Order: sequence, then structure tokens, then C-alpha cells
Amino acid sequence: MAIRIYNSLSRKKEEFVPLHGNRVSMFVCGLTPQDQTHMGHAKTYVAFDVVARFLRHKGYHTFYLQNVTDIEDRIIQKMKSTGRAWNEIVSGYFAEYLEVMEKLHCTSVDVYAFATDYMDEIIEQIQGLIRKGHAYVAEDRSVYFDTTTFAGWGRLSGQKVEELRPGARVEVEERKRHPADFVLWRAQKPGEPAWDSPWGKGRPGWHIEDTAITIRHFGPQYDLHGGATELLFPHHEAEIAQAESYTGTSPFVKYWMHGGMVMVRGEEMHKSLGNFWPVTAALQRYEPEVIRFFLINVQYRGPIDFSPELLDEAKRAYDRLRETVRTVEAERRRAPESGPGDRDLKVASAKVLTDFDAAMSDDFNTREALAVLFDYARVVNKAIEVGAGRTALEETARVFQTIARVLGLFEDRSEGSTLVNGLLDLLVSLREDARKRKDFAASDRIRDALAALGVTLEDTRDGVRWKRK
RNA sequence: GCCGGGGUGACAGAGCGGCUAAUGUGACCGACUGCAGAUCGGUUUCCUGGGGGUUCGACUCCCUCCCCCGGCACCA
Repeated sequence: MAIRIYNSLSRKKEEFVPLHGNRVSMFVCGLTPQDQTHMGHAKTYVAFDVVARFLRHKGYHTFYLQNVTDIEDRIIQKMKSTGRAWNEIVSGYFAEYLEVMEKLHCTSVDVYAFATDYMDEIIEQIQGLIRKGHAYVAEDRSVYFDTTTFAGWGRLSGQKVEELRPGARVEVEERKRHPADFVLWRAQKPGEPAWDSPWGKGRPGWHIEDTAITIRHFGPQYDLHGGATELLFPHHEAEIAQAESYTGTSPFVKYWMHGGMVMVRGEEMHKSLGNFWPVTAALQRYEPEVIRFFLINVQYRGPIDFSPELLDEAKRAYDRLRETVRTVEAERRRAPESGPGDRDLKVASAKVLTDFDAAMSDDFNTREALAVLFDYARVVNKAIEVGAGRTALEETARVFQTIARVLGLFEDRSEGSTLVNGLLDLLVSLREDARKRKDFAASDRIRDALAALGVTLEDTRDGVRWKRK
């Protein structure tokens, strides 16, 4: 099935047709490592991780590029407040980011491109823009993009220049010729890190790095650009203006995708509001896969309200799926060749991947895809209850693996040491002996004690199963 | 003010010009169980922000109003 993507540029869903055959170039705005990675980052990067995984699943040869803004105002502020070097701040927070991403199974990025590694491209691009009359050097030797020279300004965001309120949020710099103009190169102030340029020492503006990076890797046009909705204006608008003015090629990006924000009780999550959730804090209370499940349990474009209650609910929901996957793994090893449940199971197995594909092809609707998975899980459980055969269960296991690879779920295995596992097996068999003697006081004591340690025992028709929390 | 997204059951949250309006959580009942858990079956009084319109038929399309969220020039 063809993929349909909601393109912010046209404000409708469009059939996805890459520029070059089945090769897809995809860029997502990365973060500025100047503070802890928070749940908002997690939502964005999990969402685009799923996008990349699904594209690859569909056979697209996908190159996923993400930038890292390693020089920017907030990093300089952090330097001033902590006394640490800019690159030290960046490497510390970026390491934390990578760690978080790995835990959340965000594994699909091919290259992380650091802005400061692209100084030559940045400078070359700014020079080109000046040469073509799209940029000007201000009296302090900063360089600004002249938005009045770009006819397409406002195309992405649907904004009319005259309708905007200059200074609604950020004060307008007085050096600009027009409030809409944005900085390409920022002249150095005393004590700030700086790079050499034809205009003197300074650093790149925020928007220019992305186009410098993508033009080097992808050329003047590429397929997909992702980011959170808050970046749509002015950041992405600025990218288009720079790139198209510089290369003369339009459209710069074929499909623009924007993901919804993480809210906390209806408010934007923000450090100053005191509702800030670093991912590491969430990870102390919830398993990584539960967090990932929680984040893809909504369509990526919508916002998501973050609260411990909703995460608890997500855990219960995810446990249901995970339980089924586990049961299948256990059953397929010891099931007879066939069983009375096979018929229904095979019918469902034949259909589920098609339904999953349809859901995901509709603008990466992970919510719908999970609903398909829940439906399937019910059929699987039922089939196992009435007795499913090995062949049919092997097929089910393959289905789950396929879906797991796309969604990045069901990867974590909690496995203990040989010693712990051995002790657990011993306790389980002691408890079984007690149960056979109808000594339920003893058997319940073992079960309760293990429960207190986070190990749940379940008596099933085919014996006892234990699992850790 | 302007631009964009959204308002669906107790809660979270999909979908679609007509099909029981998914799915999950919670609650209740039943089956299974020594009990529990997991699982299965059933129930949770027909829930689409208000008002118009188009249509044989609207949650879905159009208009209008109200409300929420984001952006408005250095936020994922």
C-alpha cells in the first residue's frame, strides 16, 4: 500500500513518492545539547524513529540525518552560568541524549551532524546568499537574511508578513532592516566562542546549519523533513528561504512533517513552569518500552498529555501485548504440531500485517496500528486457550517480530543471572510441592515474598510461570 | 489580531458520507483457579462542543459561534 503523509506544506495528506526511486533522504531537526533530554525530545525522536523504521520496512532505502546544534545562544548562557566550556556542555548532554535514545530504541539515525563540523559549508552558503543579494552585513559584522528578497516567505506557515506581530515573544534586534530578517552569522561578543569568517569572528545563526548540513549530504532537494510543530515558524520557514535562495531549486523539501507537543496537565512542558520531565526521571519510574509505547499510542501529529497516571495506564495496556508475545514464545516451543485453534489463528495472522500496513501507511498512524495489534492479541490468546499448534504459533511469532521491528517494541528481555534464575526455579518447585500437599499457607508465603521482591508467579494450566516487574 | 492543530463514552484515543462509532485503561458480572494472576466471554443506559446548511442520509462536507493547545521572528 502506498504511504500517505500529511504534508505541512500543502496541509493535506499526499501520497509519498520519493524524489529518486526508492531512495529516501530524511532529515529531522535535532536538539541543542544544553540541558537534560526531556519527554518532548523523546516524543519527537521516537515518532521519527518509527517513520524511518516503517520506510525501511516498506523497502525504501532510507538515509536518516539529524543535526546537533552544538553552538547556540543557550549554550553560551549555560557557559556563563556554569563556567564550563561550550564543548564540554555539549558533549555531556549529548552523551546523555544518546543514552536515552538507545534505551528508547531510537536506533534509526544514520548520521548525527554537528553544526560546527560544517563551518565551511555554512560560510560558503552565507557568502552565496550575500552574492545573490539575499543577505546583508550589519554594522556589527553580523549577517542577516533579507526576507523581503524571498517571495516564498510565509508559504510553509501560511503567514503573511504584515499579519505577524514583531516582538510577540522575542525582542526584535534593532540591527535588522526588517523584523522578519534573521541572523545567518552572529558577530562575536567578548568571551564567546567564535570561528573565523570573511566578516570577522563569530558563529552561525540557528537556521543556517540545517541547510548547510542537508545540502552537503542530500544536495539542493530532499524528501522528508521532520520536527516538532513549534519549529514550523520561523525555523523551517527560514530553512526554505535560505536554501531556495541559495540553490535556486524549489521545493527544497518535498514533504514537511510536524509532530505534536508533550503537554503536562494542558500546559506546555517547560522548565520555568516547574513541570519539566527529563527522560531520566521518567526512566526511574517506568521501563523504556513503556515510555516508548506511551509515546506512540497517539498519532504523531497530536499532542500528548504527560502524567504519571497516563503512564501507569500505558504500562497496563503494554503489559497486555507483551504478555501475549511472551505466551506465544513459551507455547511455540512445546505445542503439538497442530491444534483446534489453528484455523482462526491462521486467518488472523494472514490479515494482521495487511491491516498493520494500512494503518501505518495512513500517515504513520501508530495508534491505529496498535489497535490492530490488540485485536490480533485477543485472537492469539483465544487460540492458545483452545489449543494452538506449533506451525501456527511460529507464524504468529514471526508476525510479532515483524511488527516489533517497525514499532521498536518487545525488544527488552529481563534476564537475570544463572544464580537468580536457579534460585527462582527452586522456590517455584518448592511451592509446587506445597501446593500438591494443599499446604496453601506455605505456597502463598513463597508467592507473596517473591511478589514483594518484584517477581510475579502465575499458575497456568501448563505449570508455573514467573516474571519480573 | 493573524496562522496552524484540536473538541468523540468514567478516562485515554482512532475512524469514516450509510455498516454494532475502533482499541486500550478503569468498573461490574461470569468462566478458569485452592486463592490470586494471566486469559477468555459479557456488561458499562446509542459518547461525536453549540447553532445553521448541503444530502435520501452528517461524527465525517460547508458556514458560523464558543472553548482548548501551539506559533507569531534564537523551543523537540
